[in-house]
Amino acid sequence: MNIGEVAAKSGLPAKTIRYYEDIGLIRPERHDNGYRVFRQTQLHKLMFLARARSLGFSIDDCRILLALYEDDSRASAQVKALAQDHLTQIDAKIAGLRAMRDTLADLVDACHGDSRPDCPILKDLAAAQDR
Amino acid sequence: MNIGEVAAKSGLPAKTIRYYEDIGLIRPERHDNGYRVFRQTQLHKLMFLARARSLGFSIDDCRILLALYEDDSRASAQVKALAQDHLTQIDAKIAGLRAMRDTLADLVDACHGDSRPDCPILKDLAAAQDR
DNA sequence: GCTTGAGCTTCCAGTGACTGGAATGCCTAT
DNA sequence: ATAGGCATTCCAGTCACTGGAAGCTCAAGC
Repeated sequence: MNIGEVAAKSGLPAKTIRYYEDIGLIRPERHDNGYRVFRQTQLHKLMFLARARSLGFSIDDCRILLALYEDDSRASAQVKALAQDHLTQIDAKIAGLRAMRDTLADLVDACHGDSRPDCPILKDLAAAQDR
Repeated sequence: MNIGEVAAKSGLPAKTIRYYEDIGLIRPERHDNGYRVFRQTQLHKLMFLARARSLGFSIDDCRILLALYEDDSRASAQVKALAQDHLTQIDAKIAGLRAMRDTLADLVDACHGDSRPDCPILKDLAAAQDR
């Protein structure tokens, strides 16, 4: 398979796949003409990566996950610990965003949003020194 | 005030304040010795920026918000539209993260996390082609 | 055989919003 | 005079791509 085909099958842009090779996540072979050749295992890895990335794992985490995946003697505890850690970080991020969201929603609600200049949103931003 | 003082008062790192000058968000004057001088209005702007950034507004949004803030003839509708837009994006981000979170939490729950290699998390990642 | 167009290659630069670090200069106190 | 703590500039790095330019390869149609 050429890069276009695995791009279509994995859902990853060709650019991203080249980038993944650049940083050593995958190692496709090459045709005589210089084109990358992807076999089934490489495609499989790309799909693994796409899924892991879609779950928000960093590239470094993906590297570790791939290594664990290929290590038959891994302990599932290692994987779980990594995932648990990631989950904790996602929860923290969600909590931060929700706090943001709630404040912002209050401000948006309070703003009448007409042609007059008076605006609680700007007032809040400007009153930052009172916090 | 020198940069250190406004950094302490605004909560922004001095590096960030220099960066904000670089990209034209603020324009502090200079002492003869080359040091930046910050007057009250500049400090005020920095606090405005710090607050807006903490609510997740992008630098470009901040630029617009500052301009609106300084424009006495603004319509609050402009501000509200910007904030509403931002709110929508935050909501989308939260929704995405929650979907991630839920999937990940299920996987973490399903993984026994002991010394055996069998692992539902890796299994899920590897089964990406079935989606 | 020639052309056309799609697909592939590499390499360089840009994204957002900082952040770290080096090299250097200024100010104040001892 | 020296030490330190502050300030300055400039360059490079972060993260995970993404866009674009310049050029090579391949398959199809004439």
